[in-house]
Amino acid sequence: MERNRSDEKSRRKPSGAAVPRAELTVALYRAFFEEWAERGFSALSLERVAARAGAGKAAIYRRFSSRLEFAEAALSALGLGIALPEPEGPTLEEDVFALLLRVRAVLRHPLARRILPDLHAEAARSSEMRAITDRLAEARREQAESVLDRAIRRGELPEMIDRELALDLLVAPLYWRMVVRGLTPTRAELIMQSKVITGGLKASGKDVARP
Amino acid sequence: MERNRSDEKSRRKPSGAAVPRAELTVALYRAFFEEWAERGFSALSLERVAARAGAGKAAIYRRFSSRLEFAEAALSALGLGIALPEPEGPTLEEDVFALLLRVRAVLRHPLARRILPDLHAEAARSSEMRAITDRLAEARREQAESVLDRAIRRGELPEMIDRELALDLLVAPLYWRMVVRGLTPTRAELIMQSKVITGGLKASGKDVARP
DNA sequence: TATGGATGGAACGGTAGCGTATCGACGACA
DNA sequence: TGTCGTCGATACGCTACCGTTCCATCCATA
Repeated sequence: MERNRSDEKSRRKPSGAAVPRAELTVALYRAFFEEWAERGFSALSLERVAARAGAGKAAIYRRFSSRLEFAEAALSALGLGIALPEPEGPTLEEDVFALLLRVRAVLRHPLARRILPDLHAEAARSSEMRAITDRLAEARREQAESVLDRAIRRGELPEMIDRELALDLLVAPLYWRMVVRGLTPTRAELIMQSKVITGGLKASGKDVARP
Repeated sequence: MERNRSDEKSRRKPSGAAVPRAELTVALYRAFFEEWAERGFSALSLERVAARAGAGKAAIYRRFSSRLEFAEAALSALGLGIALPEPEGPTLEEDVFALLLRVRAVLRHPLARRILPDLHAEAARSSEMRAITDRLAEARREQAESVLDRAIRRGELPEMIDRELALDLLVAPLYWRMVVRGLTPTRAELIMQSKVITGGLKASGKDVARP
């Protein structure tokens, strides 16, 4: 309602030194993630973030009205880079392997490894953060879905497969090993994992009756 | 070195009102977990914990020298209850199902669901916390190992199975769904999951050559 | 029954972060 | 070329928590 004051005064578009410096915004994102990884979201201090980015607090409060908004902006700025175009594979197992490779690449970042569990913890506490993570999960989920779709089209998987379960199965073991247990699997281990996951997916088809 | 002052003065064993009240200790543990779930470990305030337990801060500082020691004591006091005697099952799939049921029971507690990811996040940051979680993981791990051992003894699984991967596969999907995604699977869904996991485990045996 | 001795609660100074307000700097627009 | 309007850093009052100190309480022991 307060939006357009052009009735009273003719405002002119911000220009010159009055336009936010994009480079500083990026530096703030970076500092935010580093602080997040070091201290955790709930103990995150905006004052420290500003200091680390070489800026004052005002630079933050001008851009974002709350810590959550800050987090959301930083995450979605990061999210753009993650949505890679998807490669294609000849078999399900190789598609799974390719997917695992990409996930491993993300989880290799020390920051990601520390931030993700903290992010989930925060999501369990606040519904706002839950909404943010849900949007992120959606994007990643689509990548996994396409792997399933192609396998079904090829006839490697039945159509009536339990998609929820299948999607869980695709990423959960790797997430568990890297984020929860803190280990980085080798390429050979990823191949083994692809084999096992593929086996599990195919086994889920035979669910109707058993002698 | 400072231990025995009996040389100088004849000390007498603490008694009467000078012995710590066990009930208060328990109340402190409880309050600690509740605060942990609400605020997160890194933002946890001992002052709030004390207040919630209806005690003063001194009650905490007398018992524990640091926040980590407090956490460790609380966790291990809780850990005793978790190490249930293991049931036996006729087939691998049913053993897996029984295991999943027990895991679900734990992850159903709203506190556990909030605390676990926070615990892992903290473990990624501090080596001391990592040591604590490693000990907890060990206990839980043994339960899963026995499931594998029995399956191998029965001939349902090959001896040369990749144990690391198998152990990951047993709990990761359920952890993912409940803790990360925040959903509670039904009994039927757990059965499906057991089937898929069993299929994956059996598929991991055929790793040598393929036509 | 008198008392030893640690207990538990309250008070204290010190630190850190919050969110706001103030003020000089600065550069594209008119 | 002057001006407008936001930028960004500093300063401020406020709140919350830390870790310690102090003191009255209280019950099994001797």
